[in-house]
Amino acid sequence: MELTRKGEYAIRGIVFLAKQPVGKVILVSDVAEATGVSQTFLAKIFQNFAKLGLVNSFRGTGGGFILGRPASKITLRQVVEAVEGPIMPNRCLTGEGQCSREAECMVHPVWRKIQGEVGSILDSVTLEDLAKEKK
Amino acid sequence: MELTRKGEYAIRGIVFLAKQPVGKVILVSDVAEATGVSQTFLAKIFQNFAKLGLVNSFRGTGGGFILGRPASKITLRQVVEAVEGPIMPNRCLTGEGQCSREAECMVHPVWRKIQGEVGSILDSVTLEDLAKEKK
DNA sequence: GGTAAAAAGGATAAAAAAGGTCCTTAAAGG
DNA sequence: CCTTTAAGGACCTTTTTTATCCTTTTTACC
Repeated sequence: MELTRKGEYAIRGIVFLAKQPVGKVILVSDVAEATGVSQTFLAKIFQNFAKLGLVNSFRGTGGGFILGRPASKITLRQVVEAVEGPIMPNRCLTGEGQCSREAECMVHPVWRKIQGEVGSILDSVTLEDLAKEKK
Repeated sequence: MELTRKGEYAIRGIVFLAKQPVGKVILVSDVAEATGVSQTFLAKIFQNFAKLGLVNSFRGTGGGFILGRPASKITLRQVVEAVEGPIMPNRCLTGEGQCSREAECMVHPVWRKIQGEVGSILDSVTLEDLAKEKK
């Protein structure tokens, strides 16, 4: 029931990107330094983001990363799920018919409710919100 | 963000207890068999429950386990926290001043909200609810 | 075309957590 | 004092997390 470091680094990293001037390409090494995360590890995380279109990447000289769409269109849920996989409080919510006890299980609906709540909280927060300075 | 097996076994085990006639002492071996969980592993979980008063234990011949209080007074949260520790979506919620970034961190309040929501959902479900047969 | 700068991708490895077993000790009943 | 049953501690295996390193690909610039 806990975010891993990877998830935390992911958030720190992409929030840092979101704080940059729109259109400015940022090196992963700069993000690493600014967030205090190992560069190689962060690079993996950003690769992940790139595959999902959360960021765009450019190779070679002058390369780096940039948000894949406006900060207001990237939710915290998308960021977290990009590296941690789907919000899934219990294994038995994985898929249809996965859990053989589903029919009788009274706990099932509770997990589903938690899944829904957590999901909608994370859906409601965008990178735009997170990039603001705390007043 | 996922319940471990230990947590799942804990729930299965104590719900089984809650389904028994009030006052009936149950062997851990019976619970293990009924729930399909290794007996030694489940025994550890029940030791944990006993320390917290969720169950009462009796040693020796005729011994076993019994709920420590009425099923309606044991919440799912208490069960989960007994084996998984406190609901804690992010490390930085651990204690006061633990997270050095708290002052500026915009993500903090989100985790706190999730923590609150998940907590209150789990608080609202008791073993009495879980012991009912699904209609 | 050559070279330097970056990210992509794969292989590997150490550390931590999860998942579980086994053995001895303590308590209780007959 | 023997059997039953939980308590407690030590130990072990597997999986997941948390990385690191090396090679390859892409790109820009000279």
